[in-house]
Amino acid sequence: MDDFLTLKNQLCFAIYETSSEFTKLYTNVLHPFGLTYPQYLVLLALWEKDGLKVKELGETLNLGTGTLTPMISRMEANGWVRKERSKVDERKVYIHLQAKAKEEKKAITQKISEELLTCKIELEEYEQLLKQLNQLQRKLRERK
Amino acid sequence: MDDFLTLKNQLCFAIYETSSEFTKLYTNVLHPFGLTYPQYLVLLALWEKDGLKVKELGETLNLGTGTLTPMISRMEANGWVRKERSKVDERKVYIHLQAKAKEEKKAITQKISEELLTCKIELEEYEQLLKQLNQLQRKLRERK
DNA sequence: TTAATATAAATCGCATGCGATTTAATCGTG
DNA sequence: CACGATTAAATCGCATGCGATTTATATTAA
Repeated sequence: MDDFLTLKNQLCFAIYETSSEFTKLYTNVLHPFGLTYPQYLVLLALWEKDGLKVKELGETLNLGTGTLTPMISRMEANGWVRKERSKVDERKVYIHLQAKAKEEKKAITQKISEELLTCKIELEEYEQLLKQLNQLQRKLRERK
Repeated sequence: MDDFLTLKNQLCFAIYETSSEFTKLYTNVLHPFGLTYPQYLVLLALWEKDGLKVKELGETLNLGTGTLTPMISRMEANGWVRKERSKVDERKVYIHLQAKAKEEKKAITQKISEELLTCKIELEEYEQLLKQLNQLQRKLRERK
């Protein structure tokens, strides 16, 4: 059972697949709200701390401007966020939640947790995975 | 510590991030070979069983033809695989490895495992994560 | 003070990933 | 046989994701 070339024994593939499954689950819930999964992650970040700069949002989500700038534009067009270029330093752009994003927060997170409940994930399982994944991430980043 | 709305406490985000880190690591290694990470997954599947149909490859990798068809075309253009439409049933298309994919197998997998070694992931950690992720995947799929 | 650097965001090109539709071929049932 | 249903792949449109470059602004050092 030490066949490390088998697809089903690849940790990278297990994570790739699980990530894809999560995306599908979240997409199911978010689609009626007119949100994508990455856009929901942006909202999660802003619900936690509104008015982040594009750069900070990028650091929080591990995304570059090549991904964020167009995504934020779409979210602005859909009324979720608002961009505001700093008067003091015009290189900086702050992203603020719009009223819609604050109003819908409860409904969105409610639907998400309902859907997650149907998966019957044990708290212990959840926390252990979270811990192990963070440890793995650290190792992936800190190599070299 | 029961703040389930915090980005860093989201299992979905931990998986999303870890998947992205893995992709970066693999991309580092694969880029010199002219391969992307999803293309490498296709090779992994075909090294295990050559001559899969597009449909079977899709089932193996959880990908639809909207993703696979253009990707396979690129891999064909780059000399990794070959498409062969079945004579018996012209709806079916078999994907075969080309010589290059067989010849480079050892070099590619060698480089990948070297890179993974630098992460110092314990065997126990690896196997436990694999098991837990498979269990989680089952739960995500089997809800409803 | 200004010229070189550095920083922040935007832009560009390319490769996924996916839902939905289309096209082509085969199957199944009357 | 024949025609509607099914199946397999291709195609389409849209939204990421990312490396690389460009643009605009601010900082710094001579």
